[in-house]
Amino acid sequence: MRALNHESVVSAPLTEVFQHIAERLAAASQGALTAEEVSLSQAPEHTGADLAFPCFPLARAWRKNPAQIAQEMAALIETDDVLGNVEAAGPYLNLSLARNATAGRVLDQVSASDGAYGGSDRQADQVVMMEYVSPNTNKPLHLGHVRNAVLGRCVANLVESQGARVHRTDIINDRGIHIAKSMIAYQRFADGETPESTGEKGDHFVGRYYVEFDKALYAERQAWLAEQGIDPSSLKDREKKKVEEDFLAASPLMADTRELLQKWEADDPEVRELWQKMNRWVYQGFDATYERLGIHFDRHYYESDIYRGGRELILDALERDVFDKADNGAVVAPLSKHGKLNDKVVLRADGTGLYITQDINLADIKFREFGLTKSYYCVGSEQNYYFQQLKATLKLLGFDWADGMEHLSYGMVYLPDGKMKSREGKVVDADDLMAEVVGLAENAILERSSDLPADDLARRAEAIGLSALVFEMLMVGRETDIQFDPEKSVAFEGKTGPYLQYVYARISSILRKAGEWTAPEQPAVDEDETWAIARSLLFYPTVVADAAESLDPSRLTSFLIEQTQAFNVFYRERRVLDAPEPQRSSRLALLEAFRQILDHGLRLLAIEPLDEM
RNA sequence: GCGCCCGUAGCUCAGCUGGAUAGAGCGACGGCCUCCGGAGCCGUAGGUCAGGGGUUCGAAUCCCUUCGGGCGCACCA
Repeated sequence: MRALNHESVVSAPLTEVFQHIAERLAAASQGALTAEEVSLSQAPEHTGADLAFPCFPLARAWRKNPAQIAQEMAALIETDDVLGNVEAAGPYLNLSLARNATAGRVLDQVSASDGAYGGSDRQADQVVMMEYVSPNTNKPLHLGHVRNAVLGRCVANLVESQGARVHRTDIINDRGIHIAKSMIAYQRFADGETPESTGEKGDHFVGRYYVEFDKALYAERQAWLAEQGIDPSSLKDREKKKVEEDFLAASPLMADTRELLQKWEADDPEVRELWQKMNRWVYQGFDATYERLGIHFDRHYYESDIYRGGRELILDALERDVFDKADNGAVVAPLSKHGKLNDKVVLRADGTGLYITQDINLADIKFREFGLTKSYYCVGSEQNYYFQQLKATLKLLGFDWADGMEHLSYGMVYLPDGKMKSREGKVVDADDLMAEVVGLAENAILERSSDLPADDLARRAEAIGLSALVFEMLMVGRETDIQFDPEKSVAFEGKTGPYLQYVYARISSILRKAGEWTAPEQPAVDEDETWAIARSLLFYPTVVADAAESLDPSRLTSFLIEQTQAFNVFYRERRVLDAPEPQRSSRLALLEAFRQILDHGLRLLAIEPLDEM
């Protein structure tokens, strides 16, 4: 957990608890510190304390060594029903909260919050857009898209939990040379077949033609290289790039593809019809994948609708001399003149649009349409540089709102033999993967209970399998690359989604069996294992706020794992249903509240809590 | 060549903006159900935090440098 200070702490009762302690410490510091300056860290496990105040920063003002300061401060601070104990330990002041009183305050707050405990209104003044997934319409979704979708959704949920108004959108890249490739391949090789005739899912059907195109291009490249007498293995990287450019310029297949794209831009009816037909197939496939993953959008944008507006914006800027014209006629944003980024071509020499052409327009449309204060782009880290260029280009155009754009960058997904490459068919397909993990979950359930009705089995397998997949994507830091081994697939044991679901189910089971009970006036939570649960409740909202502000769900996933681990220790050491009063009702009340934050946290991650599994 | 990122246990990763004895999951080995759900729990083994220098009371964390890897660098998306 992050250091606590007056800014990072969120939600009662932690805000009051912190304020109280900060004032005590400030007073004891004898003017060296104000309450606002107090920063507390988590006390290490072995100390048995909850929070720690390092005395090093006071050494200068006090002209004493930190250990001595700790001693003297400890003597100055009186304990009460918030701060239960203060102890000097070397240069640290270890602070223990008053357990029963604190637990009472937390439980009151959780029940008063009516299911909303964990949220806050810190970002209530924000109107944000989360643009995520944003696939190309020429191939099915793969594991990389799954990471994108799961991350974008979770960050949107997190920000929303802090009171922001959130618009979830998808920009569909339905225009460009990649689409033309699938279309060319379809024209040449399809012989009239359709997803209906082959029984394939639409996106997989179209994706197959994209791969076909690449095969044909590969054959052409081999022939050309042989003809030119070039041995590609003898080339250095830079030379390779040049040779590839030369080849693409010479390739008849590419010439046809470019011609098709120009016809498309010229609204050729035949080309447009094929384009619409193929896109429809793809969308049907995408919808099925999104549905199963539980991804929803408030709004779709289509690149084909907005790239023309982008061209107008660019030509206008060219007239105002904001942009330059290259020798061959391409329009260039002169970023190097204004900063350290390289210049960026924003319109091709032949006048056709690039990806950035529509991105410029879309950004403008989004900010105007929704009055955004923030616009998040959930896009892989390989586009970090592009994104800087986009932002700088918009600033050049005079769009001050570009400051509100933020690249929600995330690490790449690697397979054991390297990066996924969809052109080579070297991908983990999203639909296959979901089917795989759900199947594994089904086996795991059957091992435990074989007499489940078929529809219950299917529902649980879906929830458990997807939770494992989703959690795996969110457990690692956002910027960390993921090494994905399809052989090992995803796990159900250890730090996993099902581990969290299992704790939820265990608690639910206890609460089901508890019958009628009433919450105690003052809970009894003196034992370490029981207090650990109360403490989870106390810190939870601050962790959620931190995850939302850092746009990193792994802050939340690792907290939930730590706290459920603590629950499992409690579960082994302490009994609930046959405990004497007041322990029984105290523990029941804690478990009920703990289940509530677990439910809250799982929903932020978009994992379904299960009463039974 | 230039820019950005990374290198922590056999493997996969945490380590939260410099703090106490560097942690977890998996794998290995050994234990724990007459007891609220064993998808669980406990224990053992395993680390020169890539190497070197520096700043600091204090460095896995900051700076420099070497080595190793990834990504990117105007008409792909």
